[in-house]
Amino acid sequence: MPELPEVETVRRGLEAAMRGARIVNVELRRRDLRFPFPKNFAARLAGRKVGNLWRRAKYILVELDDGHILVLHLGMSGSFRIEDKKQARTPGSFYHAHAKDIAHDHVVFRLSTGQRVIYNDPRRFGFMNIVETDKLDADPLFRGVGIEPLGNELNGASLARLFAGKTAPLKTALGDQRLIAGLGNIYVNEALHRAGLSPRRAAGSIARKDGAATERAERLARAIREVLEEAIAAGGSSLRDHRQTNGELGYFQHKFRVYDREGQACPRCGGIVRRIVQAGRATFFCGKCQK
DNA sequence: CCGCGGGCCTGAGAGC
DNA sequence: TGCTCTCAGGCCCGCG
Repeated sequence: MPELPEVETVRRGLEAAMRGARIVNVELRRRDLRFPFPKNFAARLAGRKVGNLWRRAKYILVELDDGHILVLHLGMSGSFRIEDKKQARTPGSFYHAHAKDIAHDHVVFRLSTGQRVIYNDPRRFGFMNIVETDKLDADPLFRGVGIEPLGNELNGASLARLFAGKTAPLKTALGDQRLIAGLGNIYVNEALHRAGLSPRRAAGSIARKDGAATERAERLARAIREVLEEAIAAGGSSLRDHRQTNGELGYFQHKFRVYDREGQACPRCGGIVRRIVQAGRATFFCGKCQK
């Protein structure tokens, strides 16, 4: 499901339900997702009060009142939904409409508010962990994660510095989590189109020889920020699995200009959107106006 | 170090 | 209808 806008949408939904609440208990319906749950996972969460919720890259961070952080990753198909028992029994509710999917409800957090926060993940590429708050940045999960694309660190200059000298295609470099955290296949394609840059161009070609920013780097930085902000405002993109925590769909997928639009007209120049494969992933772009 | 391909899972959709 | 094949928003690992 998730790239940065979808994860951010989920974070906001979880924050509304969890912040200030206490975790009464946690039911694990499997011993693993992508990885085994850490030892005593449920017991370590029971009784904890939830503080702030943050996002780093595509991870959701849940602050606990014992100096630890619950780390959540949605993988490709993870989602959370929040419900109380009344909702669960209401015909027409998300729970009812997708009853067959409850086979993939793997974790249930019961909160002091009476609500339940349920993690569903058919493909089980997601995972959860508990780390010490003080050691978060040093944790293997976060050591070496790149800059936040919505923070102040992303601009033409930083983009040029990160990409200078790289021979990898621009598309591949943009999706490299060690450089920029949180961009995935959809928004990389969309940002490149908005910036009018070819995904096949060498990443280093948006930097000057001395590593300074070119006009292309400035354009790309603006495009990344713009597409992410618009997508978050739209509640993310709903392709297969993504829903907001209240069960509602995001609708940014209707705003895609190239992603999954092979053979259709480029909304900017009328050229035909092409599909190629780079580093094993589909790339969509307009060969006419992306240079 | 760098870039690429394969693998992890299940389900949806296309094509026959 | 049902089978088979391909592909999917992420990420890790190993290879050359």
